[in-house]
Amino acid sequence: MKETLHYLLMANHVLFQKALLAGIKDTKLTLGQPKVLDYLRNHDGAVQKEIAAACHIEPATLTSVLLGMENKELITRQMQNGNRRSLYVFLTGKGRELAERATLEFDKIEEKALYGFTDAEKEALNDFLTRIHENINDKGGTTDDEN
Amino acid sequence: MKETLHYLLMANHVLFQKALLAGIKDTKLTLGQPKVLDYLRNHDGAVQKEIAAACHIEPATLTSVLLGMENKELITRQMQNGNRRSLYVFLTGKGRELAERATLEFDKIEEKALYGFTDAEKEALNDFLTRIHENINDKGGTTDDEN
DNA sequence: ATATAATTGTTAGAAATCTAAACATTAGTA
DNA sequence: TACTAATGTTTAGATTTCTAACAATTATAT
Repeated sequence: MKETLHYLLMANHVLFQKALLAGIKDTKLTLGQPKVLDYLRNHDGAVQKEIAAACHIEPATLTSVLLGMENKELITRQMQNGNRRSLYVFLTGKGRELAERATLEFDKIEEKALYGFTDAEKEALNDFLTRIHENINDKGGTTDDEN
Repeated sequence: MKETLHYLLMANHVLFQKALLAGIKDTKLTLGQPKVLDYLRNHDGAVQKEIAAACHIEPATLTSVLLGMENKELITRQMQNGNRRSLYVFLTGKGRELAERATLEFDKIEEKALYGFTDAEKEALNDFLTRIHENINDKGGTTDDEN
């Protein structure tokens, strides 16, 4: 049966997330943490605003997620360069370990998800999803590209 | 820049959801409600277990969402056929109105999301996402360690 | 230098979500 | 019948998420 785009995006995202959590259950990482770890793994020392944008959550949400991660000693937050407004977030050793673990699991699920896909199909899929992303993101007229 | 599948699914789902909420802001519908309304629109009288599965949320979560919807008089819950274990959920007139409104908005965003897609591309996308869904959902046969 | 803007992060309060456990009802079985 | 298992929903407690308002800091303009 043919489903709507919204349904498929939602279902796939949720299933992906659940598979991830099931795969790293032993780490005690909670729902909001893996994506932050995954981002920090390649962007250690990012400021909170940047992390929130990358993880598609609000800064206010990130505040509470980081609090939990700080309590578990996965990250530290530091001021730098005399800038007392921005807080730079760094992985601890333990945090980096779990970040790599999470990334491995992300990759594993991705491989499973794309089982049977040819390289051409994978490319086409990536292209489609990127175009959708741009289409939805387009507020009309403004062509401001960040990053 | 090429993103991971997980990132694209997550980002697209979140953006889709945000676009939807922005489009129906005046209805005061909250985050968890549109998908339930959308499902009930085609499955009026479904039991809660079925709704939860279709919306990819846990039954316990649905309990609280339905409570809010009942308070707003968008749905009613009734027992039927002397079965006092299952609760059947029905849209009220007001609920049906909002359900149709939500569906219109879903369609509108979907159209925007797929702007520039040919029919063949739309079909390919649907095929891809359906296959991913099946792949992730597949618990069977493959290297299952920790069960 | 002082007032005003913009930026960054937090708090507060509500909703959605999860897991685990409890509860109530129904069905299966001895 | 009575015991047991299965089913459908709810409760309890925690995390994630949102928006709106606030606080602190930095940048800009007069």
